[in-house]
Amino acid sequence: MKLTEAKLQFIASWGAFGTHWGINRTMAQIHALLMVSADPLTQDDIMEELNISRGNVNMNIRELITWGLVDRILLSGERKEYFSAEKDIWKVATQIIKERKKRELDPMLKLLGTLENIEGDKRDKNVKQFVETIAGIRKFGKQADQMLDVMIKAEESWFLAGMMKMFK
Amino acid sequence: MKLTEAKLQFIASWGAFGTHWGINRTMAQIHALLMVSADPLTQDDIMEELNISRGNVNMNIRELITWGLVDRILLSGERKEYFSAEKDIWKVATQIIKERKKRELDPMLKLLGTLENIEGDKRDKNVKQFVETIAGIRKFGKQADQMLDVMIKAEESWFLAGMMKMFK
DNA sequence: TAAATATTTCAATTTATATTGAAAGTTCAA
DNA sequence: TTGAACTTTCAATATAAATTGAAATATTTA
Repeated sequence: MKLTEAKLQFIASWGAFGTHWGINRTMAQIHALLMVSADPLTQDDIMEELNISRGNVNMNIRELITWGLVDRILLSGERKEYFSAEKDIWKVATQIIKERKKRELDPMLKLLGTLENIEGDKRDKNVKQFVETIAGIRKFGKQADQMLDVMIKAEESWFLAGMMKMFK
Repeated sequence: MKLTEAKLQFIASWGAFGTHWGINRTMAQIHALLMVSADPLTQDDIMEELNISRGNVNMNIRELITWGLVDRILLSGERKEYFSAEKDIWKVATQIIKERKKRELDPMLKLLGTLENIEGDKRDKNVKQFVETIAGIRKFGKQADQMLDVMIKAEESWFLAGMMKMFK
């Protein structure tokens, strides 16, 4: 397989992958393109490679930047902005984890905390089931939260080395 | 807060949560409803509680069943089918992990394996970057894959206990 | 400052996804 | 069998999300 074809395939499947994770297809495709590009690209480069409009590129690039996955790069002597993606997949993963934790897990845990304290007779099986379910999810969520915190802070090597040793 | 209100809030946010994870809102809501219900429910119960159509309930329930998150229950002497959700959140999580691994991670790893072997001069920086990126993602994916396998098999207690001890 | 170049915005449109509801299919008791 | 109770299907419809592209805004350089 040639580079051009492989690149297209990678971009396409990274895009499809993204849609299963609440990330829109184009955003994931731009990310994929930038990850496999040795040099930074301009908006026009991206438009051309992916056949999408300027506005679309602009919006999704900005989103990638707020996710901390893409950097704006200014080359001296150049008028245009260039964009480049973080290529260390561990950094990519921890960045995504950090953001999603903040946006999704933390608020959910907060809500579960309030829901656990409902009024009502604990002998009512529906009250009992509700409280138990919420408590169970909350406990699980807290543990995941802690685990992810460690992961975010951990260095790639020792974390995985330790992890894998533990499970062998 | 009363049970009824808390239930509605939980269902609503579990639904919203689901949409960030590639699960459709209604499916997540039905799942939430069943998780907090002490007794199994019928399709009609679900229709009424969530104000959705029969067809919608039926399709999403079936999907939940194929995900292994909901069971069909037949009560003797009753004509109707009842549905009940797994309430142990660890089982829910491992079930979801198992399914998504099969559907998403495994195929992606397979693809990455083929993409790594592209033709072309390794001194070309674009070829080099492509191969490196793909290899990096693949390595990461394989490690995640192993970790998830362990998690799927692990019992709640020892896994988390060991995990947390390790990180303290 | 003007005008050339580049970026951002956003209403309109397209595309993708979810939902409905009525008809068809199934099951089961009488 | 029959028909009432229940489940499934799926074309039509409604809703939500992504995309376009041209106009507005911003930035640079001559």
